[in-house]
Amino acid sequence: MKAEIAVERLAALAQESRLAIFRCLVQEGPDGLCAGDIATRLKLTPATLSFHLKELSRAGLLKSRQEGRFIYYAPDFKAMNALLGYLTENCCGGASCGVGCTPASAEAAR
Amino acid sequence: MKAEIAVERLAALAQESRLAIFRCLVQEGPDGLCAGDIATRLKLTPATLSFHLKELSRAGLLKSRQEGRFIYYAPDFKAMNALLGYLTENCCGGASCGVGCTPASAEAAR
DNA sequence: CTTTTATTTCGACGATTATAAAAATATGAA
DNA sequence: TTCATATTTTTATAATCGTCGAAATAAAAG
Repeated sequence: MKAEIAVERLAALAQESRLAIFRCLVQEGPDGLCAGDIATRLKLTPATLSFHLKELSRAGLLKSRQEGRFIYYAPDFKAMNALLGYLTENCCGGASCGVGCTPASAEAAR
Repeated sequence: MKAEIAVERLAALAQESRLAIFRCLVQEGPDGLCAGDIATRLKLTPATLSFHLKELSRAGLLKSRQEGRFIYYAPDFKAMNALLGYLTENCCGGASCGVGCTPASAEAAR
């Protein structure tokens, strides 16, 4: 992955509302949620939500599909995984990183 | 890790110059580099570099130590690892994530 | 066709960010 | 002390960002 793309994806996630949206969608799984439900859960106005969904999509972190009047959004796990791989390399890829090459355990992350 | 902190760290890394600084420091290892050397390598003016170093430090991603007139900066691998753990949970923690819970291999990340 | 519902786009606003020249601070050398 | 070097802080400016009301678009229902 190019640094540019990593920056783009990091920037997409580096915002409270957007990280909340992404986490919400990850919890929900591959089927995703329609925009309205996300807006209700996170208490975002439609305009604001749409702005953030576009931002996450532009970064390649979301997939979307239309079903009638509803548009369902779901995480692009592959893209997120590629980002994690990039970060792992850039955190632990150096020969002198003493922490090891696997991300912290779930405990450490909480 | 709280979402707030994750956002702060993601934001710190979500900028071309700062990601380059961090990657440069990771490559260099725990001993770090002094500000001047970073500025030379990445061709940043002292003021701009200082701004970014402060930003990365504020997010807890850098450690620094003074040696004479020089200030050496090095990555805080533990902090970065905690961030990776947080993201891993939020990418693969959902029951329905089909990609598995380890970040992509080094190949996929390139 | 008209109405209702879901979502996006537009327009405006204040807030934050990235940059860098210039001044200030701090440390070591002469 | 005086000078030179390393880094930060200050100040200013242009650009980007997050938010939301209002209008526009799209799709289904009556």
